Amino acid sequence: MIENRKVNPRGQGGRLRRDILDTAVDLLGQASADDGVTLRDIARRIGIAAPSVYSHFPDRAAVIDTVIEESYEALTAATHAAKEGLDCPAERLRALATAYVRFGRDHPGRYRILFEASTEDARARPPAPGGAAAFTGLSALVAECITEGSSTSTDPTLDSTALWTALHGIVTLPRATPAFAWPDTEVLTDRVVTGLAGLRPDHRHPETPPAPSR
Amino acid sequence: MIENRKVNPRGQGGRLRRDILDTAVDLLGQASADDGVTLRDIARRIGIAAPSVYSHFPDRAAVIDTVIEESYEALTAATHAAKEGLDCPAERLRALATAYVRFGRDHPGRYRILFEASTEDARARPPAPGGAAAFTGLSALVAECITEGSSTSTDPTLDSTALWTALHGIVTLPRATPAFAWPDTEVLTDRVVTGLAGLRPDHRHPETPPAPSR
DNA sequence: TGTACATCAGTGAACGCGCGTTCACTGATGTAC
DNA sequence: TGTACATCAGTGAACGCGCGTTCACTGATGTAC
Repeated sequence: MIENRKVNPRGQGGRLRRDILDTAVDLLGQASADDGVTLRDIARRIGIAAPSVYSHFPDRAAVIDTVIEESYEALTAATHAAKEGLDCPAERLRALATAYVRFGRDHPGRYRILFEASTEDARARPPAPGGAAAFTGLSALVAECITEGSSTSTDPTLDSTALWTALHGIVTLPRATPAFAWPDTEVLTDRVVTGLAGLRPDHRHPETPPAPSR
Repeated sequence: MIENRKVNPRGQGGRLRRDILDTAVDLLGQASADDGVTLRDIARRIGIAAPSVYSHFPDRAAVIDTVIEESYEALTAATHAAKEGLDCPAERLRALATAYVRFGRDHPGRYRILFEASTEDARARPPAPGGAAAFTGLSALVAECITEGSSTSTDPTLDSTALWTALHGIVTLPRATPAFAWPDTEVLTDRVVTGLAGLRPDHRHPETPPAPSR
């Protein structure tokens, strides 16, 4: 709760809209599901009266829907940016996988609302494009790796699906079982990329020194 | 809602206890989080008055806690049973992985409450032993495979962690993104076991004919 | 320069609703005498 | 064999609470004249 909040100056009412969305994302990161975040929770956290939300959104659902849209865009931007400036497809694949996992870890609220929605919620709204998009990026890169010779995969569709699924696990399982002795996230991600995209060990990232064999 | 429900005969009051637990599991499979399942939901579904629950459980949390305990036992039983009667460690590993995924798919309510609890929930209750147990089984089998020569893994701890994480993804991601064109679950599971446990292709299950190379 | 007014950013009180839980109870059935 | 009573399985009404949402409003600030 922010006690020293001032009313925004004229013309800057949109700032509250941003605060509402950011706070919703924040709270979604701590809740178990989107219906665990109430409109009154959001208002309390910002320090405004609950009805003030209605100046910026028609109802609670609109806040959540906007968070979903923004989250999808943010994920797409993060994964696209990760590939920039890398030429080798295997490197690009690793960078994409790492960025995907990092996004999920750094933005648990955004990731959860994209990929951990309940069955009911998923049925109520159009099929999230996030899934297809995340997969398409991976799939294309695995195919590139095969062409280039850095992957021995014979079924890029199956393998990139397996990889996506595993990355999802890396994002979500440690949050659910924090007591477990989790290895370093990058190491785990790398293991999964190598094992599922069929990457040859000799095509590792040049800056990564080869791990001692024992 | 069951309209033709009769009051249980004397001495059989425990039947309602069972009904409450089973209904809670059912509803948990459809909800996004355990707080999405209310005590009144459970009572309505069974066809009893809400206060009747208090004859069998001290409060709502006790119902959920009992479901968690039972779910952990059910998962342990399912995975242990899957390994019975198989001698080859690689076969046992595949059977365990398949059973784990099947349990998650067939019992979404039970799986969710074990491995998709929110941060808050996870903090409020003792660390679930389910995680460690699921991992220990996998880890021991990967180690056996290495000893026997059917796995080329050099880091069984990392590899079985990666495998567990991927299996978790196989259980959870398709439920969240049902619109995606998911491959057959067993094929996906097999791909992940092979890729992450470092199994040699020549140690495949004898009853599985070798896949055509293209 | 002063002033009336429009506009903006947000509030306080109230609503109907479903929730978990408490309380005193009811009706059927077994049991002691 | 009859009957008073204890026990069991479950109910209906009510509580305080937090929720999403509606409504009429307030106080500050810019603007037209």
